Amino acid sequence: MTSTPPEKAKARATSYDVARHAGVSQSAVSRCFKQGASVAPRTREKILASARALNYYPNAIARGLITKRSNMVAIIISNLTNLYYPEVLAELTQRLSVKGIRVLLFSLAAESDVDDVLDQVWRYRVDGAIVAARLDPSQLAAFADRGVPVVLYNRIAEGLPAASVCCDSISGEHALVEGLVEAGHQLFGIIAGPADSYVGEERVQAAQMRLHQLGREALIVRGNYDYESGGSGLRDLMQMTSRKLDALICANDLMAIGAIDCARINFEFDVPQDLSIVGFDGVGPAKWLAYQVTTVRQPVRRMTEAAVSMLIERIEQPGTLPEQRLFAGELLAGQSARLG
Amino acid sequence: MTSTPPEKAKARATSYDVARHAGVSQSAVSRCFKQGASVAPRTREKILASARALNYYPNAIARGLITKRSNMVAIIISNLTNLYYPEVLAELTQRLSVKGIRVLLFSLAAESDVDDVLDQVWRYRVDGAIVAARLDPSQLAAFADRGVPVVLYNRIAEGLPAASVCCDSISGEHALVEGLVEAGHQLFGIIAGPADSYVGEERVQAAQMRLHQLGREALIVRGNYDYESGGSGLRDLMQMTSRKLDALICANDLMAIGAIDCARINFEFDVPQDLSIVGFDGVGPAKWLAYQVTTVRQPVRRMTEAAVSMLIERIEQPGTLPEQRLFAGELLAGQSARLG
DNA sequence: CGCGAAAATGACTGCGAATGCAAGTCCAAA
DNA sequence: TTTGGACTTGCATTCGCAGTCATTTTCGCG
Repeated sequence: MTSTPPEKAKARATSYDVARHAGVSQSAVSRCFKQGASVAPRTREKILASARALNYYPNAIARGLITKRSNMVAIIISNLTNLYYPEVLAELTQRLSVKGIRVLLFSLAAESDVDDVLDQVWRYRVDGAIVAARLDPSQLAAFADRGVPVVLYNRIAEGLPAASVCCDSISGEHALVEGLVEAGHQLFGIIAGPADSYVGEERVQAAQMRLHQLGREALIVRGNYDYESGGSGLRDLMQMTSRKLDALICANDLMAIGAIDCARINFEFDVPQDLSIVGFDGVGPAKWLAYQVTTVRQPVRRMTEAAVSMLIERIEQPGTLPEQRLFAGELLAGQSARLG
Repeated sequence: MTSTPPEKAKARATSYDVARHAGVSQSAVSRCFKQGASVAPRTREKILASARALNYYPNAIARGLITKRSNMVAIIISNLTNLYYPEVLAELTQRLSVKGIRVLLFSLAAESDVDDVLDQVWRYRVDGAIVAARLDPSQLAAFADRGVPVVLYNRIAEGLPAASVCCDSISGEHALVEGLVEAGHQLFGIIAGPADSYVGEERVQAAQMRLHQLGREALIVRGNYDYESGGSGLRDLMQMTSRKLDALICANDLMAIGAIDCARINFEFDVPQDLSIVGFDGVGPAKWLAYQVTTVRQPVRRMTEAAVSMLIERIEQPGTLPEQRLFAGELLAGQSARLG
């Protein structure tokens, strides 16, 4: 007949239940689960024992309501099927987890579907967001209005300033182009990414500009970042000219891989003797023996680390100014291209 | 000097703010955002206008506190770098999103690191969980104790019954083995998955059993589900015997791909003439021209659809009994193996 | 025009934990 | 023993919204 029958508690224990069980006040229980709060060691132990006995876990929802910190961060990612993003997502999730932050995941079917999810982002009162998708100025402004810090990942803000982490596409593409030109390639093909991809456009423009500066021609077609786009892009490029394509610059590794396969298998080219093909990202498959794609590897670990720390800084110090961090990629000279 | 100066509201609007602005009670505002509540059309419009004006979004945290439904589901996934899981994750997220459910993502470094995250799962009061990681009986019991429905993905419960969705490894492997045997292969190698992978063990056992029944020998080594394991596994197998390995059965596609590359490039084998190699999963790269892996494709769309609907059913009707749904895989006869 | 049922609305309380404040406890030094 | 200060502890309130209940309004129909 005591207050704590050992039956299975159907409803989950609250801090009051623990308090009663331990013979203290609810405040004491609360403080027990709060970093650096003032609780006597004896009391703390007693409370923790009761908590264990009752299977008590503080309700993060209730805590969030009063502290106005949900300890959740939204991660908004355009297409998880991109090979590159799963790696990024895993890194981000683990780094945030270490910092005691939970991830509310929003995955978009298309790069520009952000509006559909923002509504939910606002409702869940996330403390911040890491966005690897296209944000237009009004969407960015919405984050600012609500005081929700954002860090853009491999995107930059259009119009407004915003915190962002990027891999330096420009110097990366320049390095690739220079290597290819030095090796004597003359006629270049470029397979771009989809029009709404920021990095894709940047990479292609960087390549085009450098090629132009170095006096080389380039044909260009648009792809969709997937394997198939590599092959179809190559085919399209070859139909655009009667001359011999020397080198192929793809906006990402996956298209480069598709192009390599198509070149070797459908066209029976020797890659890189007949055609040099380069990519961008440095995803896992790019290193596979069959490909060994010459590419620029994004420093994912450093980039995710930066994204997380920038976000946390802005959560803790709301005033922090926008900052863009640009990381150099590492040129991986593989076997898919002849470089000078 | 009215009650709503058009300045930027620093603190986010609450239902009270909207109520005041619209000249109604807070209850009315609340009802406006609740499906099928009784609100007069005129009132609703007025309130929605005020909500828009004040940039009001209902606080899902506060709602969750009172309704005891967070509308969040935990997805616990072991290793996102596995190629197979990103696809699953994207599917799950989008299906849940359509149902108005948010995803709290927990990604594990290793299959058996679940304990580290369960604590957080309890705290966030998720309505349910989809788990693609190893759960031991006590962990499963913890879910049951707390009344949190779980659906296991490609895992089955050890000890206790639990809802689960799986791809039928056994019939899939049997089909592969039978095809290989019919084609006349004699000496088989098997590259298993890591010991803590449920499906990996199941696949390997199924293959072994069928091989045994059909009177074929099999050598076996253990891999780690990654590309490198394919090559090293093949090398190890070849060192285990002086005879000629006919066929190689890999517990997943990624290892099959690694093995194909190693066989072709390092050993200069003709795959499949010299050596047949099969995988399992049907991930994207398995279809690439360079590989065209003979494999069993998991019906990911149907499996994720099932996982989501089973979970929702159990969230809405807590009593629902455990159920195991087993989906047949589709044999994809590629170019990496000679089948009978 | 009036009556009753149905619809719409508002006052109020409680979900579970955090926290400012005041009161209480303990120990060391005077 | 007294006193001051450093810790501990409990009380009461608050966060934003949902849902109950009582009240008011609306509307159909006799």
